[in-house]
Amino acid sequence: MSAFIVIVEDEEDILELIEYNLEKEGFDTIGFTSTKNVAQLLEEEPVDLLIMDRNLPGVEGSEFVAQMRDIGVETPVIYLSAKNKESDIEEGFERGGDDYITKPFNMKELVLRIKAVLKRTKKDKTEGKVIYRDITLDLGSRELFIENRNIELTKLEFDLLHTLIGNQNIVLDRDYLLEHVWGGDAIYQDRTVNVAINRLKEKIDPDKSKEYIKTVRGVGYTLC
Amino acid sequence: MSAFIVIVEDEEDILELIEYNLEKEGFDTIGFTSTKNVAQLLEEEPVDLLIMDRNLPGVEGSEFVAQMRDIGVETPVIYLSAKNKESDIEEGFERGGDDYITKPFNMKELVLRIKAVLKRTKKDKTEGKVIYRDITLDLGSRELFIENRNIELTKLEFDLLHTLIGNQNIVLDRDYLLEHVWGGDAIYQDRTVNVAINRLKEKIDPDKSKEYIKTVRGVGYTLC
DNA sequence: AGCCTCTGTAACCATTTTGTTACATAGCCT
DNA sequence: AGGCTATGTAACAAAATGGTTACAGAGGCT
Repeated sequence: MSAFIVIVEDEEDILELIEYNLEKEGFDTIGFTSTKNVAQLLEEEPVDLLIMDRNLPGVEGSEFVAQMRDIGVETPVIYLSAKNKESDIEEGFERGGDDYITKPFNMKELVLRIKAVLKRTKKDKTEGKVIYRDITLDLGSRELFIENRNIELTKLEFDLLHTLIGNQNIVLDRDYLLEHVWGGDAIYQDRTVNVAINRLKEKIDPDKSKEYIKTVRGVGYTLC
Repeated sequence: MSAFIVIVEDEEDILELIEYNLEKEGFDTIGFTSTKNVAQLLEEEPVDLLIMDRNLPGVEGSEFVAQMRDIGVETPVIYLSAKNKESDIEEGFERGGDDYITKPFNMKELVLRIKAVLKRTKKDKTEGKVIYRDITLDLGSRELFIENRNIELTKLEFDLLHTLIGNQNIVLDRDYLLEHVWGGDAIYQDRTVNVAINRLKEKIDPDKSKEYIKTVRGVGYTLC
């Protein structure tokens, strides 16, 4: 299980310790000694977990998270805190934090908590369904239903349809699709997208009567 | 996501480090140790991002960017700075910079910031709607609506109409259109614009009653 | 290993889009 | 009005683009 974890902790040695241990576990981490610049990162990148010191100089860590929640950032949070009074813990949870760990803590415990939170949120993310017209994509079981008929899709086809539905009414160009469906560093030809799209089209609309996927000549594809 | 990135940093080893890492990420980079020659490049080439040291000997980095903005260069900027006093950061943003990163920084963070800025500026370009009289251009779905009727446009026609609407009340000459719609380095005849404009006119106003696009004899075309 | 599925690539073809050219028309000047 | 130039129009050719198919390699499963 790889994940991108942001750590905010003003004591540099603790920050480094945490980063060292998490990277050893195979996580991608990025550390900050203040909340500065963190908000933007959370807004713009898919961060899997935020580890946040409650006792930062200046802004309260939980206050910061509350602001994030207000603008719609749902990144799960594990709070670090030297405090361990009951009231503080409750306050932390109240504001939408997902877990709470008091200093001093050992690394084993932190890693366990992290894995637990990630597992929980991963489930949340992949539960539920995406619907477009008479297409239903079950993200949990990764099944596709069209007019309640189950249609088998390969992983690639599923991911492709998923991002198309997730961006309906927006024309996605081949570069975007290559990056998001195939993966950021993959080097493929854009004709690859072409073929993949048409294999998907064939599966979801064999007699070409529905026109789910529209090709926008010179640009890309869209679900509209 | 490939992009053309210009880096201005007087310390050569840092410059090389940045270039090395960005090229590893698949970006095209060009480095300068002073602002000399950078202005010209920004004016003449479509640069996606400028990474600018604030602490250059001689001209202040942000001063340079301010001058660029004055002559209409909108390239997004990420500032590098050893300073981290609050006032400096605010000043950097005030002058139109898009992001700010303080030394020492790790490459991972820089790359993340870069991707975030690129995504943001790309999104700005491809999101939302442009409206002129009863014409609505949806940049996401690349659809044209006139009086709520959907009219199909080819890529070229769409881009052409987009830049016309984006510069309404300004007469655009053929050279400008060739450069911005067809692309900077392409060599076409200016009659090409002519024909393209008229094909567009035909589509958006078949019975020639609306006069959306006005031809300015001897100069070019405008939407007024 | 053998078989199967999935997927990237290349080749081919049909279609659309676009550049160019030639000619007609319209605007502007004397 | 006549003549000149710029622009519109239509037809054609070239180029770009995407669909389709076939094939081969990769990976998984028995």
